Amino acid sequence: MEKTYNPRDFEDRLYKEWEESGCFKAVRDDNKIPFTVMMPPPNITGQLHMGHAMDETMQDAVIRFKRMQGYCALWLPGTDHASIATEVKVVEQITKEGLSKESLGREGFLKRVWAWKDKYNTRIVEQLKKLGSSCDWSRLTFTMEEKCSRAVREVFVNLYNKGLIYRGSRIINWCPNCKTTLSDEEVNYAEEAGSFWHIKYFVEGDNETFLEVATTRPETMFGDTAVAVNPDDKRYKHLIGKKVILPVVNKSIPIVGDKHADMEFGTGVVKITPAHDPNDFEVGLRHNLPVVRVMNDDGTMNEQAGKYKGLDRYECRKQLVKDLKSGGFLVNIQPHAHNVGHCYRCGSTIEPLVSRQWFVKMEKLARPAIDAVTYKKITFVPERFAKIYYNWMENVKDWCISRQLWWGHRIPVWYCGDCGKEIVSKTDITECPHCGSKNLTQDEDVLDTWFSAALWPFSTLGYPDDTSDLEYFYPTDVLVTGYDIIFFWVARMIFSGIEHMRKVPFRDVLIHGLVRDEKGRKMSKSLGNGVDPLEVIDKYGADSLRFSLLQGVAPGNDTRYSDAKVEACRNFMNKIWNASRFVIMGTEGAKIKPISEFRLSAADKWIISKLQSAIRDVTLALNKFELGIACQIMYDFMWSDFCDWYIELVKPVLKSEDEVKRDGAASVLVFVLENALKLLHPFIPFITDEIYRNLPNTSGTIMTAEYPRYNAKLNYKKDAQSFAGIMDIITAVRAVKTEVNCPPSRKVRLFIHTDSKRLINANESSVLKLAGAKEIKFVNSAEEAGENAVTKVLAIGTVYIPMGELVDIEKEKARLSAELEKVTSEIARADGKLNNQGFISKAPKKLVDDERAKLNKFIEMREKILKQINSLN
RNA sequence: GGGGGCAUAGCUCAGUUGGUUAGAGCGCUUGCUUGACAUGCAAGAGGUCGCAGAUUCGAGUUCUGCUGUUCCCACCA
Repeated sequence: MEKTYNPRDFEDRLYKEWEESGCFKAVRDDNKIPFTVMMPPPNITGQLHMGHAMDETMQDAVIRFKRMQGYCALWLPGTDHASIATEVKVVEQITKEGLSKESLGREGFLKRVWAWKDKYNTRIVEQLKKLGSSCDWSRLTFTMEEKCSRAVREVFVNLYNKGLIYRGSRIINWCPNCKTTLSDEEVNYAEEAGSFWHIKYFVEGDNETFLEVATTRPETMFGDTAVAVNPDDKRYKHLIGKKVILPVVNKSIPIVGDKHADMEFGTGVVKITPAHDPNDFEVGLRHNLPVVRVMNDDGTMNEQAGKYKGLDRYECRKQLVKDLKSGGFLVNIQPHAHNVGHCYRCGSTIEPLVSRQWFVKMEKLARPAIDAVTYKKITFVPERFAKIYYNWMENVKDWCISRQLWWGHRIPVWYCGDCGKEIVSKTDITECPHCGSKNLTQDEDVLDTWFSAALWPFSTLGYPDDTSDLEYFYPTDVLVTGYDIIFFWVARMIFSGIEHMRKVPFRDVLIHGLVRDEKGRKMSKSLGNGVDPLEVIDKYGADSLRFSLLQGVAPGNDTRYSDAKVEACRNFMNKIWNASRFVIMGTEGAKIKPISEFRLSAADKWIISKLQSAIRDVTLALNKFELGIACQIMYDFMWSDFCDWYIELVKPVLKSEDEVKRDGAASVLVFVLENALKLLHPFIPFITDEIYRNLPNTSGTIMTAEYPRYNAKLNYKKDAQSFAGIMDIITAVRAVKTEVNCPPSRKVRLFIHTDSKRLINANESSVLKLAGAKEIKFVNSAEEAGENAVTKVLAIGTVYIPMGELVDIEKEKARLSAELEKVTSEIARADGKLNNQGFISKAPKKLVDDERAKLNKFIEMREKILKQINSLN
């Protein structure tokens, strides 16, 4: 093995080997239990960012864990065509070349998008591989490939036939820049400083009386078809039924009474513009008002705006306000902060308007989807996200699925030019089934990108065919994704899975947070604070990045990325690397045999017990998807227990003359390291496999090795506990040396008053080595240790360390007094507890016993410390 | 308007059925060319776990209220 950890030497090589060996592939095996994870398909809009890196790492960790446990583990990868997002990108690209969608035409434009897709799809796959993702590449799926398109059509037609998809004129969100509708979820609201324009609407035939209307969007005035007041409003009640004259336009519109008008808000008078406001649309329905659209698709005014026709909506507003003012209609302008909707892709201000679109009827689909979570067929991790899900699902409105875009699944509906009927079909048609006409035109629009994404858990496995894969791998086991797409995607997969497969799409939903920058800001292009995972991998290796994205992260919580964190993880990799080098080199020539063939030392039993705890706790944590905790356990075990203690303890043994002892130590070293590597493999697959291959008596890849199982027989609790006493001695001696400024290299003599002579004798060489001592003598009193000895009172006994001229009596007294104080306060605490009748009678017996033992120990220690202080006086 | 999250060491964060003397990384102090590793080793300093109550034998952990901060949903024109 190389002297320093250099991930570039082996990461790519190992990945290639894994891929070629076929161990990523999941093939139905009825002797195994399936475990399925569907990768949330990254958008082909660009390359992967840190958020993806975390998402993929979590999935990879889970799938590798399950694979090692013997499940038939399928992690199915894919990419998403991301209809609007990609289209925006490609339009940007062609605009730079002086081209446009129109100039290229539908075919030409789509050709450009496919080229884009090829480029980014390839890049994304490369990135996933660099990260170490163990997905089944033979199943790589793109949401616009034939397999998915077939599923989309099947679902569309089925929903249509059930009456759950319909076409209707309703208020939708319109992006004037992308020139398409958006679903409610695709609109982001942000508070903006706007204005309230107060405008006089004169009552017809009365030049004195007017209603003062307050509006934030005066330019929609041309579409006003009524003015509403609250029917209970004493100020205006008498005017209901009369008419007002629309200023500038000079059109007569009715005054209606409607509870929508809030008496407390503004002037209490609302202009009603059914074509451009969702609430007004409802009012319009109630009062049978005409719907007048005043804007074109690009946000300019149409012929309804009269002389303002052709102006951009905001330019029109400016001029109109000027005219209202000069006409004497404008009362005043008040500043008003209000929320304005923006397109989630291009940021343009959304225009609500009436349009004829395709919708999915949500009411019937939502109910079973709510039940699935209520009755725990699906569990959110952490649980709190179920609440967010309920809230959305219980208030969901019909889903607008048609988009005026070209990139996406085209709506499978044809309109007959002759009989006028609409035909919905799973396959392309050229002839009207009703009248035989060939005069057919397919709906121009495509489907919302989330429509196909909603089918992902089963479209990828062959739906609508009854495939063997579907039967075996569906429902999937866990979906890993961020909280930002619960509505867009998770919710829609749930109702889709239930509706079309009659089974929930997954059993657990593991939700993670966002990866933010060092300052806690969202990583974004505009801020320029994004960090490219590939660059980090190049610098530190994939394992370091992976570990940094998992360690210390709690499910559902945001986390910060920082180079410092990755560096710390790289140091951990380096630690693992070097410890392994030591094990491999240090055990060369030794006979590595099963540990059961040796008489284990106290240190051996201690580390083996620690390993058992790690196995138990890590497995438990992973089963609960607590990846951060699992990583922390392994970090501590590997660094503190294995490296700092066990390796150091075992060094003298490896140098021993006793061959059996040497072989024993070597075997334990290899045994513990091998198990630790297996436990670490799901998180840091590269380094663990590279080392595993260099260990004695291993073959093949660690990837397919069996995951360690907890073995209670190897958990030597008592031995481990008593060995902790040895560690106490070592720590105490080191501390004393530091306190009295004794160079660590200076060997000291130890006088120990203890009942555990055998234990200490058995571990003498370790104590001498690690404490930096030259001899151990057992004594029965402080006097035997001579003068100028520093005293450490420990649970295992009292240690006297002669320090000669280095000892400052006053300092030693102060030190002992400090220790006395500490022990005294502990005694007070334990005493208080044990004097509490409630504690004695209600707390578990074990706890009470432990507390009593602790108290006795502290009392004993206090006696010894007191005695020592007295002897110094 | 409704609902969450977070508030623990100087900084970034863990702490999941309530139960050892509350932890880690980074930073800080002191000392170490200890034969795997200075990307390291050893010893330390540093916390009234946001505030006020409640439940309990026992609360960082449960409940209520409050303060600060942040996010999501709704969108009164």
